[in-house]
Amino acid sequence: MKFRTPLELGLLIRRARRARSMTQADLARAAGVGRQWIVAIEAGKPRAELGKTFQTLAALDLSLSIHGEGTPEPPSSRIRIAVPDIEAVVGAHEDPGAPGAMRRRGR
Amino acid sequence: MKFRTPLELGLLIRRARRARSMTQADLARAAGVGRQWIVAIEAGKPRAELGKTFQTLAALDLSLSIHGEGTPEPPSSRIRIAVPDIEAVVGAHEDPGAPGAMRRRGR
DNA sequence: CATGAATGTCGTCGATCGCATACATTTCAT
DNA sequence: ATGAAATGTATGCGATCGACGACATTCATG
Repeated sequence: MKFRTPLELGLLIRRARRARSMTQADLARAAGVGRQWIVAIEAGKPRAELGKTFQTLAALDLSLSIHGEGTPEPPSSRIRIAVPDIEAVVGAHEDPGAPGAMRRRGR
Repeated sequence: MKFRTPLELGLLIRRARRARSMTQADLARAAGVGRQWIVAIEAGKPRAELGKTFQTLAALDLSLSIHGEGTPEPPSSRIRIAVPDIEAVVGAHEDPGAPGAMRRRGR
């Protein structure tokens, strides 16, 4: 059951709660939050606390897992690529004060 | 990759960020949050905003899924069980004013 | 219709957030 | 070692949270 928004999460929580025949008040007590917070999270409130969310999931005996869409090739270790100094290479040949200065990136 | 706490989530986010060779500042910009917020979430801050968390996961091209540990039998539909009135059934036979009154639940 | 349960909403109030900025520390390439 | 980048930490500020309690609404039941 994949999701990417607070609203979807809220709907899943509500579904799970109902599947267990719990009221919002029940879940709130079990999770150690206010009933109003349950109302909010089920409604998809984006600014709800992360911690309470986990508490709530735990109270429902649920856990999360993470999925990469397209898994980018992870650098197999801690490789640092030595970037050639473009300025030094090109600088000697280019017109001094030429427009379009380049920006550097990386370590 | 299952997890149940903000700290675990933070570690996964950090791992994913590094796998993409992004700095905290990069990720912060991509997710539309402050760099300091990235520092906090990676450190497992429990009171971080849920919405920004999703933004960050999206920036990393990640999504979540939910797992029930032991899936409780969900009521197949919207069944409401008609609870017999215990008091009425038992009341006529039990000692009036007997201790241990029962509590009722459900709609 | 009267009752009770569940849910949603409102207002108050102390606590905390997250951003910006600046500074400190760690890490890495040269 | 040196310098630059990455990362962690501190402060100040306005904005928002979440608990609590009180209502309003809806729905099923008697």
